[in-house]
Amino acid sequence: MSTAASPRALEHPTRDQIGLEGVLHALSDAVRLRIVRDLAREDDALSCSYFDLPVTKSTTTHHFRVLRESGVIRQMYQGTAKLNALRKDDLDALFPGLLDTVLTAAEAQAGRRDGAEGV
Amino acid sequence: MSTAASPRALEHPTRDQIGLEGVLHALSDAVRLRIVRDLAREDDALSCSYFDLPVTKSTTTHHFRVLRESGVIRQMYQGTAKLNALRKDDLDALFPGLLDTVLTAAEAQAGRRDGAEGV
DNA sequence: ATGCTCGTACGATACTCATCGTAGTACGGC
DNA sequence: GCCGTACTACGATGAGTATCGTACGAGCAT
Repeated sequence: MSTAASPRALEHPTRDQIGLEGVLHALSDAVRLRIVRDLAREDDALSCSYFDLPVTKSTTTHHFRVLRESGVIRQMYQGTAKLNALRKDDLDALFPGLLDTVLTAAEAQAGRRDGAEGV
Repeated sequence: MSTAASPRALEHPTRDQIGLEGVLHALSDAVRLRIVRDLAREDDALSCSYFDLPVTKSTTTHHFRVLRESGVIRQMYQGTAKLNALRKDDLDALFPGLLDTVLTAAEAQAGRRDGAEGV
């Protein structure tokens, strides 16, 4: 084995290292907001490849990293796939209602946009 | 001379031009979050000079502009002063509960920090 | 082992942004 | 008219970031 210690450890902030500004910044990007919405809708850990994002794989990796380092999601390897899950418990403990409110707001905005253009 | 019509008009987005990503981005900066907290606490329009921010006036102007252009605050001139007010009605209509939840989260985080370091 | 798929690392690039200093404009008071 | 106060505009700068392409590493299936 070797490969120097645990080859695929992922850095996550502890609960008390999560900052509001960082979370808001992580959520202020359209691509990342969409990832979080999907994650919340499925309410389960999803692999990166589940998402059909309008960016390349490199950029996808980048966005997942921002989400992880800000404390919004938790990532763990499972074979070749990497599973992503919302840290809903931590976020709810730190900022009660924030995640739900943002998600509701995102849905509302998506609805407005559909309604405005569509049909 | 003249000063051409209304000399000091300020551009504001209309309610339906306000986007969630922009609002979250505006709130994801510590200086701006503090401005918004003060504005919410006073529940009144405040002049720029009311705030004692750890940045220069140029930078302050910049932050107020970001807040205005994202739709978080409304600004209007009153003599030489410029008054700033939260667009709470618009934000509540678009994203119900968002502003309150973020403000509560900000207070909670500030409380945690005070409690952690200080006496 | 060979190859396939999933995801990472690295380098490059172009853009945004937070910050500042200086110079300027608008308004109100003297 | 003149000056001070309040804020803005402009230019510069350094840091961050969103994006990509290419090359690599880890695990699974055959």
